[in-house]
Amino acid sequence: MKTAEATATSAGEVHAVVEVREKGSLDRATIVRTGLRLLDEVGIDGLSTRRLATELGIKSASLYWHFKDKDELLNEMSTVMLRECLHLGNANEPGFDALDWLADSARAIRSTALSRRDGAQVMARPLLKPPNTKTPLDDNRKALMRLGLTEMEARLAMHTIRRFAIGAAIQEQSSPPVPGTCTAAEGFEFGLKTFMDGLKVLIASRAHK
Amino acid sequence: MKTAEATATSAGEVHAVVEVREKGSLDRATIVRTGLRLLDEVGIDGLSTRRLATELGIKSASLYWHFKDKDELLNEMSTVMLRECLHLGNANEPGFDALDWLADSARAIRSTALSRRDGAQVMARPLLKPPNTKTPLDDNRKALMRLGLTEMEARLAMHTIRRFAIGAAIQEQSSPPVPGTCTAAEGFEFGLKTFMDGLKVLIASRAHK
DNA sequence: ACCTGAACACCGTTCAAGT
DNA sequence: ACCTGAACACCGTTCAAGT
Repeated sequence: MKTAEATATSAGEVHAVVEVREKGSLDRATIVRTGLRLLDEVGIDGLSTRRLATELGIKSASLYWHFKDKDELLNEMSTVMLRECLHLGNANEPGFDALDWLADSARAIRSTALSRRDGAQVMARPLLKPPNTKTPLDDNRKALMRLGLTEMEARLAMHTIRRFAIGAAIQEQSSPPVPGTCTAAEGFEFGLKTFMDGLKVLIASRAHK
Repeated sequence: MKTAEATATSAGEVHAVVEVREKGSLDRATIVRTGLRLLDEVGIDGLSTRRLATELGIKSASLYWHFKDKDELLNEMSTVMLRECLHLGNANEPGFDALDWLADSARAIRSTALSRRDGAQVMARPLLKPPNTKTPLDDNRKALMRLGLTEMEARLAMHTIRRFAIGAAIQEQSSPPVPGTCTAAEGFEFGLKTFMDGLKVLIASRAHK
């Protein structure tokens, strides 16, 4: 006796649980969310507009009413993933340490990227223009500036950290673990610590000026 | 009077200068070289097996005699690009400075990646198993160890530098220049210097142990 | 050993047309 | 406003068959 894993409707097709929805109820957020779920199942190469449309219960042509093209969709997925890993603590909290926050945000970016199949490749894409994530990032940048960094240095430090974390995750997801070396996580921590040490050198040089 | 840019044969098709070659003369190296040239013309999305085959004057099916699949071809292109930027100076030379060499190799990786269209995306791919580049890299790692680093730390430093350079180049090639910030090259130098400063901190801590 | 012909099972995107 | 049908111009890959 076969126990079907499928849903209520008895017949036919096994995989691809199709979403049921009424006419006007499909928006960009739903498409992006479904895209991210599908990414985990099929990977970046399997994530076609046709497959995604099937998953959403529509035809692929319909996607082009919501998005200009596939690139725009992927960029929005990238933006959502970055937003996912910014719930980290705000500069206004009591025991806030800007350097700890910076290192932790690097770890969060890496693990968010690693949390889904080909996640790093998605996060390496450009972000959409207006991330409303502006506010917490602004606060944290100011916290870095209070340590003695210029505005541009603070901006660059955050930028570099993000770049390093995504670069590391890309390599981890695309290459087999390098033989004769430690684990990927340890390698990441080495790079992160070294960068943070360099940043402390810069801060120290600002302090006694 | 039209001045045709085409080659000797008078007629027909304008673009795609097809290579002329006798039967057994096509090898992996030629295919990879042509692939890299074509990459500059059409970008990673335009680089199809069919287009490449046309460029080589063969049918796309023939590529599968030389390579298992497109992935293997792209990985070999990645390996060749990395090899391109390792003619930098060897640890056996007179005025050799291991830290300078490390920073310079980061710059070389970045500029090699930026030197061709979508080059960073290609370099982010896994390398093929046996790069004969082993020898110069080994010497340079030993030079780092002479400064006080353990073998693993030296390996990790080289690894991190490569990761950072490729990560930076990927972002530069896929995102528009960030507004309100300095140039990409300046941003890269900031990250590089900070990392190198951190490395010097580590070396100093080893020195008085 | 090296290459082709022809097919298989797909793609992203457009656009007139439907509701 | 939102979606479909149908087409256009492509893909990567396989495999029997040619030389």
